[in-house]
Amino acid sequence: MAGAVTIKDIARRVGRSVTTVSRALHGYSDVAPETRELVQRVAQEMGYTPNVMAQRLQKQRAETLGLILPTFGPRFSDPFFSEFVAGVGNQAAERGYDLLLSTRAPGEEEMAAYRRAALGRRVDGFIIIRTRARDERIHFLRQLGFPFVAFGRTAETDDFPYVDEDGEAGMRQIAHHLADLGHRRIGYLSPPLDLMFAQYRLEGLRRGLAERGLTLDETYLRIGALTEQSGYALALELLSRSEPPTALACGNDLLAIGAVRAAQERGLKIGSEIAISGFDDIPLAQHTFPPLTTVHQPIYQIGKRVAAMLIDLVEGRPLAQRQVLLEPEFVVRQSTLP
Amino acid sequence: MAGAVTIKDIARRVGRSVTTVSRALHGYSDVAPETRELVQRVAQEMGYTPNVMAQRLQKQRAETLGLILPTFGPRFSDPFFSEFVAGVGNQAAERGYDLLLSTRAPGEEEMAAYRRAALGRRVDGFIIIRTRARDERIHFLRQLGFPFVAFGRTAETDDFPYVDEDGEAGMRQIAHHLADLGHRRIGYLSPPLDLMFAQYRLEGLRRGLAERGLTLDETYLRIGALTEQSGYALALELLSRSEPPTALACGNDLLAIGAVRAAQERGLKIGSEIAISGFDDIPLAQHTFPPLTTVHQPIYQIGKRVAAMLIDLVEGRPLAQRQVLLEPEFVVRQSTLP
DNA sequence: TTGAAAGCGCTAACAA
DNA sequence: TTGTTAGCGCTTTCAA
Repeated sequence: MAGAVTIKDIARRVGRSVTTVSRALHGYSDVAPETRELVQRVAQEMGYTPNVMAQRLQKQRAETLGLILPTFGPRFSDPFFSEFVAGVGNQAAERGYDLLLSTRAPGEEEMAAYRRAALGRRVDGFIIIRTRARDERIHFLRQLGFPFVAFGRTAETDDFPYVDEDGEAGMRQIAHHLADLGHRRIGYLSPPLDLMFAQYRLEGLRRGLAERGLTLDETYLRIGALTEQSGYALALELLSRSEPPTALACGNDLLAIGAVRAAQERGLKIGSEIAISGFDDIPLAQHTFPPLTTVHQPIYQIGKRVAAMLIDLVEGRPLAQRQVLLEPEFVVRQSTLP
Repeated sequence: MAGAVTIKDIARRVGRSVTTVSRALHGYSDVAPETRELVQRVAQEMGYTPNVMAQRLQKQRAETLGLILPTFGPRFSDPFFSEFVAGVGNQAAERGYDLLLSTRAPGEEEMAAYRRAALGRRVDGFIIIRTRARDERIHFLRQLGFPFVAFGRTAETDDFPYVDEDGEAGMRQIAHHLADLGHRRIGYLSPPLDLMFAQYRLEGLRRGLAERGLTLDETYLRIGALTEQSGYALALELLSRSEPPTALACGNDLLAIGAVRAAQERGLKIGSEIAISGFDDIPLAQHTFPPLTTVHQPIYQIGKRVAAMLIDLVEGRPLAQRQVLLEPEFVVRQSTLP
């Protein structure tokens, strides 16, 4: 794998200087057409591909976006993630950027990874996902003045560029829907509240119920992890009460899938005997039995958008819109019936 | 974000040459202890972080592993993927490597991405996943002599380093299990057969049945996509026949999840009235109702292992084992009952 | 124990 | 239209 063709090899071959070759390759106008063609032909023939590292060192730009995926727990599987990464990756590729990916559990090591990648100029900017109420990553990058765009907001400041879906609005719609279906004992399974999106969704549930003259019975509120396992366990808990909820709203689809299993195990007919709703509309949400009522997130699009904004930022282009809040799309399926 | 501290800045500050500073920072022995300490202290104070690109240009190594994820279909979601990436990423990080990630649909553009990354020395080696029966990626890299390690095998040659699970052995166990449960009309939903793992699994089913004196009725065989949607549709098809299968083996968990929904919709009691099995043991497999009988793949471990092998390869270390075939672990749950 | 100089592959300011 | 020169930040001979 040695002996890659360099600009120097081409220069020698065509009897021109490296400068001329470089300019010819970039199609600059101040080089004789014949030279340009010759150089390009020879480059092609010799199988020349520019050494990206050299270009980047010279340009002082990594042409690389960083994405450090927070992993929760050992067996980490995020159905969102592949779709989001596809969105980010495709947009990045389209604009000539690479995507540098790491996974790190929140904490010290995670921050060290940010620090190294940023200070070592390994990446030009970061994409932050799963924002936390108090988010050290955002702290750090803001203070450093290092470019980043977040998917999600935080509780502390909103002086940074982000794309988010309006989770509060989404969950309000679910609350309305369940209330309008006649449910009064409504349980709620929430993801950990240090995740900002969980706060918005809970708040949305509260507001939505209030708007129908109801209040969330706090004893029906359970905080869990981001997993089906957690949804399963918490749902069983609620369903075992003497007065079990007739509807179970869940802060994300994974929790809902766990809840569905719990209800099925109890022999409840989901949809009619108990209503269950999710949030996110992961691909699997259509494939539970019955299919899940949920709120859709255009996750691929969000990935693309976040990446596009970050690249604009990195290249010093002004952002058309620094903060994007997307209207959620409510999707009624058969897990909540009249 | 300008004005990053360089080795030159430190040199100026401590009144030494850049050479000395470089050596001191690397802890070389041929520099005076006082100088070394001074340099290291000052570097710390000034917040020095080496410019990775410069180091890499000089070393002629990208210290980066490439992973180009084949995306099938637009709404691409692979439950495997996040876990695999976590394994690869963590191993890479541990050994000082970055992970460069792209997503590309199989085809022309995919190959172009490999070409650019390889020839532009953007990465030192590739990890290939979802190997195809005839795999152009492997062709290309082999011919170029570019380092790579595959997760999976191909039909053409096996003269390359890989890690794979013995899918044939795994599916044989499922065949035995179903046959021993008394099933005679056994349906099979297969992923596309150009994916090599699908071939092994189908072969395993055939052999396993043969070993119990049965043959796979080809009219019960359906080839689908890698999605629940596909499993759902194909299962419905088979279940609508006048003599529907009493057991439905599936080539992966996603297909099985779709099949589970189809069976539920038909009012079949899964486990007793119809047996359904998956393959992969994705996290969700425990959370269908009833939980899925399947074959486990230690996907995180495989990711780690593949990355470790690739790094050894890249660094010219001999591989302890060039081809690794893992014994599958059969997991019986409640979707297949006596 | 230290430093000068060369070079990794490329781009760009400047001069010719 | 072309070439010379310098430099991106770093490592590594080689000589002192």
